[in-house]
Amino acid sequence: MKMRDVAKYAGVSVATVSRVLKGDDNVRQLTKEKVLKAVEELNYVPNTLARNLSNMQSKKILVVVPRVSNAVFSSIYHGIQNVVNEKGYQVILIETFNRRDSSVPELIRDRTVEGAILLSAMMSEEEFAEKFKGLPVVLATDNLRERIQSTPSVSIDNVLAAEKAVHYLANLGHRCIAFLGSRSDSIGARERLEGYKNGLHQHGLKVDESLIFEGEWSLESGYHLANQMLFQKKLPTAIFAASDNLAIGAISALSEQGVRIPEDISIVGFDNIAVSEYLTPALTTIEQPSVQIGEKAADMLLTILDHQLLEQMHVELNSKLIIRNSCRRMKYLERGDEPK
Amino acid sequence: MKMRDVAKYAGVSVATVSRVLKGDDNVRQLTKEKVLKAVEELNYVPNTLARNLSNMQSKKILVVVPRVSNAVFSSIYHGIQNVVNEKGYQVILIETFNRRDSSVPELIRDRTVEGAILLSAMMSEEEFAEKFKGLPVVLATDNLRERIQSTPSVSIDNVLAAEKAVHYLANLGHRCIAFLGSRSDSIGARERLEGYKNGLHQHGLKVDESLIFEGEWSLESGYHLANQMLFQKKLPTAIFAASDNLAIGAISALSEQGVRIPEDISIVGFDNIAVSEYLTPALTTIEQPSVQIGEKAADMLLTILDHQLLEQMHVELNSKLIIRNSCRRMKYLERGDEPK
DNA sequence: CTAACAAATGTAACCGGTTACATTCAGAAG
DNA sequence: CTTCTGAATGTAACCGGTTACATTTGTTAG
Repeated sequence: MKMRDVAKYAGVSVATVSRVLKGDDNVRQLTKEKVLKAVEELNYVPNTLARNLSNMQSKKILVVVPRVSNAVFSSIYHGIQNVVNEKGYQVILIETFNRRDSSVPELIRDRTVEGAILLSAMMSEEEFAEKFKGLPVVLATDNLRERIQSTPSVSIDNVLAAEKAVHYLANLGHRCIAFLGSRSDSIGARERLEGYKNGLHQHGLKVDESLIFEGEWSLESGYHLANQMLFQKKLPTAIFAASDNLAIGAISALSEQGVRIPEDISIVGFDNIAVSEYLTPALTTIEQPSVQIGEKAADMLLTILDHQLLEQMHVELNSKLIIRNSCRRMKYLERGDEPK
Repeated sequence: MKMRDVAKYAGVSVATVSRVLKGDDNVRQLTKEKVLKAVEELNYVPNTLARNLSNMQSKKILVVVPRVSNAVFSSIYHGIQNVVNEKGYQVILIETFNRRDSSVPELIRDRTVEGAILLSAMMSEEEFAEKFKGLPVVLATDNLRERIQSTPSVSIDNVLAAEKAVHYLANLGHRCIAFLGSRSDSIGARERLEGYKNGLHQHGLKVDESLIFEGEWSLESGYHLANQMLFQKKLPTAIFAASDNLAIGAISALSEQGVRIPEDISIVGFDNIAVSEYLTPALTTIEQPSVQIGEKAADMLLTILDHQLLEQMHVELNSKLIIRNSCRRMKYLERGDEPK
């Protein structure tokens, strides 16, 4: 059942059918109805493959993600879907698992996709330019080596977010705050560390390198880093973990060693993944507006694909501190420093 | 840069170029080299859109999933990717969020996809037949209303898996075991309940309807169901939760009310999602071979697309009990029944 | 050396839409 | 009743591959 059949049935030419189907105005009302009736009666559905070839567009965009099982990424993905599906685009989702050998290059070379949204791009700017040459790209999140000036991006202000976390802990009276982060060479990792340091400074606290622990973003890593920390003589009274997974892994190790949360150590995470609320104690954490990040990134990509001008090259959305039960207020006497 | 250009450059016809590119044997070695050289030098990449139209195939398959953030689903998805990418297929992933208004019908009607793998199909057999008429489909997992005899499927034996869990608890001496499940009208939900009941019978225990709680699959639901349970006079000494999320939600509610795990109540979950290992206490649970489920389902779909015959219509993979620290052995005196 | 046949290559139709351009048509103006 | 004009419609080329079939080339046997 192709367009010629419809045309014949309706007694018009294929051009007319095509016009009606794409909503061209230059068709008489009567003709339009004839065609629509034919389409209806023949149960005609246009062939997407043919249409795509004619239009030279695939109506597909690429989304590159470290792993979808991660709540932040899956929410961003969800946000992307929300807006691109609306516009008739489909997304091809590729998980990198932090490996480099993905099938991405192929999809780009052969123009299977019209554009891409990267939730992760752990590569140098040169490598990036080489790989995505000519393809409209939007960077979502902060999983990058560098913010690439010439490429649109949307993320949160990680420095500020981390400062909020430290600020909160310091205001509870904590003077000795450890940092659990990722050694990965990403903006997010670096900025959260920077925010941590800033936060300490703002409260007149010194940065103690022996309280900074860096590994991966994983649960497992959180577990190991906390154990590492426990091996040191000096225990902090609070921890700022750069991801909820790190926090949860750390709590696991701490509990195993009989350290109580929050009685002995307070902890705040980052991401607000779903389980965090149902942990015991429920995890205080920083929430990223993940869905909006995805929506905004998709908006921007579609704007580019539509040859419109972007209002803003780099969008920063707001993060939020979610206070739950994993932190406690220090009593004055416990502080152990600056006794007036 | 199109095939004609390559043909001209190499001094052959487009047909020959096409043959070389698709590995047709009927080409002289010398010619083949000429063509390959031209392709190389002109940096030619075939146009996928054109090829797809010619071949009348999109090289895309559809995967329908309730939500990817769920660890089980994302692993299955991962398994699918593993095998289909290998064969040059891309997957279009649709999350239903248990809503009905997805864009699936469109993708199917216009043949954007060649086949589908459903991780969820909460619809009647008629509805299913209507919706996927003519499209090769494989069902992965047990998120269905009914096993559809005429449609290939791969899953685990939920009844058996649930029996294992109950068996384990009963062997630890538990006589009063509650069930937390989903009210959803899915095979998985029903079979896990059935397995629970079977397990009780096998150990000479009676099914007590007041110990069966059903809600959704979510963390939140686990939390509510556990609270509901706490309101009753009769407390079980153990709980079998039909998903880790339910278990974690329940633990949250229990802890909030001062019930200790596993001292006061033992609990075993289902799914073995990543955090389960890092909970305190670490959650004993049933593991599904999610990645393999995905791989097998993809295998089967590709077999169908390749017009081969399936070896088996319905594949069942093995589940495994992962013992951690959320259960304890009852002392003889505590059992309170059948005192000899 | 040529017939006979297989292997290699070329030609052109085809996949099913879109659209530039040509043609026809209807209504208004003269 | 023409003529003119813009709207409506049709014709056919085109998107860039694939492939049936035709043609040419090469090989072997007689």
